[in-house]
Order: sequence, then structure tokens, then C-alpha cells
Amino acid sequence: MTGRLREGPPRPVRHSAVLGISARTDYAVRAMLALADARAASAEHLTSELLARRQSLPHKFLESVLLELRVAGLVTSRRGPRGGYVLARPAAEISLGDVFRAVDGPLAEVRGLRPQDTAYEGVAEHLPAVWVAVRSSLSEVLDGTSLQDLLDGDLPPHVASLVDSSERAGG
Amino acid sequence: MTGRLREGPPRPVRHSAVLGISARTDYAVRAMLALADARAASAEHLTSELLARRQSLPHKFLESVLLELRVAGLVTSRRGPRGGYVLARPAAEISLGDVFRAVDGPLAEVRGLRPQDTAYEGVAEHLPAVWVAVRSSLSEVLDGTSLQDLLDGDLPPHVASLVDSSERAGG
DNA sequence: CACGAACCCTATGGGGTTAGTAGGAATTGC
DNA sequence: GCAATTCCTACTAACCCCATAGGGTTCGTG
Repeated sequence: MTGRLREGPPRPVRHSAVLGISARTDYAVRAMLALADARAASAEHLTSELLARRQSLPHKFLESVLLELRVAGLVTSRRGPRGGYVLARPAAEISLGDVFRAVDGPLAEVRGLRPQDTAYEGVAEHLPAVWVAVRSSLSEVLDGTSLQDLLDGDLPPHVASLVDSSERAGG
Repeated sequence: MTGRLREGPPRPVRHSAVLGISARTDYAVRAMLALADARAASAEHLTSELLARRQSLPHKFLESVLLELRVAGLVTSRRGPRGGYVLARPAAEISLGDVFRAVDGPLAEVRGLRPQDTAYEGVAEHLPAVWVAVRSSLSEVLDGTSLQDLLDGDLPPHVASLVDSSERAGG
């Protein structure tokens, strides 16, 4: 009874994805790239408003992201007229890992714990090693790529080869 | 002024972490390991109840995880007395990536999109390459490690070396 | 053919995070 | 002092995560 035929394709669509890059993180990286690009041209401060327009980001939301980037010491800010934001260091000295950690906390967590702090009984005994490896592989990409690399489109060799291997595998 | 010193350590504790392994995923892997171990010993089915007890997991919650593993074709189930769950394939032919995808969907997503489907304007132009690389590095670890590897504590070379490099780096 | 063991399924709920908006207080260059 | 701009707090609506409850359904077994 209750004839539960589902007609349309309602699509449960469970998307959590182990590795989920949020809008917040995405925006942070793009804002940092815009700042890196601007820094190459002049020493001017960029306002959050302008930054938002250049990358089509929601202005007020971006403001809160910039706040976190400042607290993390990746950008410096100035209030008032001619105020705005500047990169705190050269773009070659800021990695994607720095940006990620500023807005997302630690790169990897297992149920709220750092990978190396996990512990299991019995048959799952060797699991922590995998968690650590996963974090480490992430770090090799994110900590190995700087904002400057991204501006130049010139990724480190091991990162570029990961892109290639993915293309060969077909996605 | 307005003396807004916060006395206690309220701990903002923003833990989202780019790569967050949820309880659900953790449980799924541990249940699969328990099944892999049992399969080595006999051809019996394991009940969800017993599985839960062996790895100290919440029983009813685990049931819903097992359902997803069955839908994904990683385990088969039997109802009634002497029912329960068995691995659908040998433990050496089931990777952690298989388990992750069964309960978490695609390994990596950027704002709900597959890494290779992202697109950016201007200064962020090369970002998709990084997203793809990140997904690929994750895949190399998770798709390269089987349940059997974990039971044996004998991880593939490139995974083991990631663990080592992490220890050298101090976490 | 009943009985009971076990899976199967849906509903529910509390707590948390995410994405985003709004409004104003604080600061600072001019 | 004025205006620009950051800084901060509060708020909302939607969604996800973990978990529990209560059955319905299937199927070996005696």
C-alpha cells in the first residue's frame, strides 16, 4: 500500500564529499590571488568592495573572510579613505595551505581529531597511518603551491604530474 | 575602550577542516575491516549488532551505514536467523576509496562541483588545476589502499612514505 | 506454518555549520 | 570634521551530521 513509486528523479544527492572546498575557502583563495596580482602592480590598498567586484563575490561575506585572513597574518588592513587590504608577504611566500588553514583550520581532521591523535582497537589498528598519509598528501599539494605559482600558471612538478595522471585516468 | 576583554578561553574552535572524515565514514571503514577479518576466518554472516559491539559503534546508526554499503555493492546481506552482512568481494579488491565513495559520494568537491568542472575568470584562471591535483593526490592514497593492506598493516610504498615524511615534518 | 531473528525503512530531533545580509561602531586620511 | 572604509555583532534560512525510535519485511528453523 501507500504505493510508493517515486515518479520524478528526486535525486537524494548526498553530497558531503570527504574533501569539500567551501565557498568561504574558494573566496579566500580568489581574494588572495587578486591581492597578489595587485601587489605586483602597485603598493595601493584594495578595498573589500573592489575586491568583491573583481571576482564577483558577495561583498559583506567577503569582508568576514578578509577578517580571518588578517587575523591569520596573511594580509594587513587599513581603515578610512585610501584604506583596504594588502598582502602581508610576497605572493611567492604564501602557500595555498596558509590560506586554507586561515579560514578552515587544520588541513585534515578525523571526527574532530588530528590524524596523528586518532587511535583504534583491534582490527582497525593501522588506520591512523592512512589518515596521516592522507593529510600528508594534501599538504604536499597545498603547502607546495604558492599564490605566485598560480598567478604564473606554473605549478610545481609533482602537482602538475598529479593533474596529468588525473587526465589520463579520465577525471 | 568599552573594555571588552574576554576572560575565559571561550575557544572559537572553528573546526571544519578541508578534509573532514566524519563519524559515518570512520564507522564504515571500521565495519568493513571487521567484515574483512571475519571473512578470512569463516563464511558466516555477521549481524549489525555484533559488528557494532566489536568496534563499539552505535548500533542503529551503523545499520544505516551498512545499508549504504549494500546499495553500493560492497557488502551483501541476508535477513532472518543466521542473517547479517558479508563482504561482496575479497578484502584485497576493496579499496578505501570504494568505501569513502559509498558513504560520502565523490572524493572531492568544490562548492558542489567536481574539481574538473570548475571554472574561473581572470586571475584565478589556473585554480581548477590545483583542485584536480588535490583530488588526484587523495585518490592515490585511498584508491591505492585496500582493506587487506590495512589488515596486514602493510601499506603500499607511496602511502608508507607519506607517513614517514609526515613524521619527519613533525606532524 | 508459526515463530523469532535479523535486516529494512521512515520519521524525528537536536545541535551545528554554511552562506549570506544588515546595521552600525570605530578608525583614519584629507 | 567629514567621509571612506574597516571592524564587529547580530540575525536568518537552509542544510548536514549523529543518533534514536518504531516499526515493516523477509526468511531460516523447528
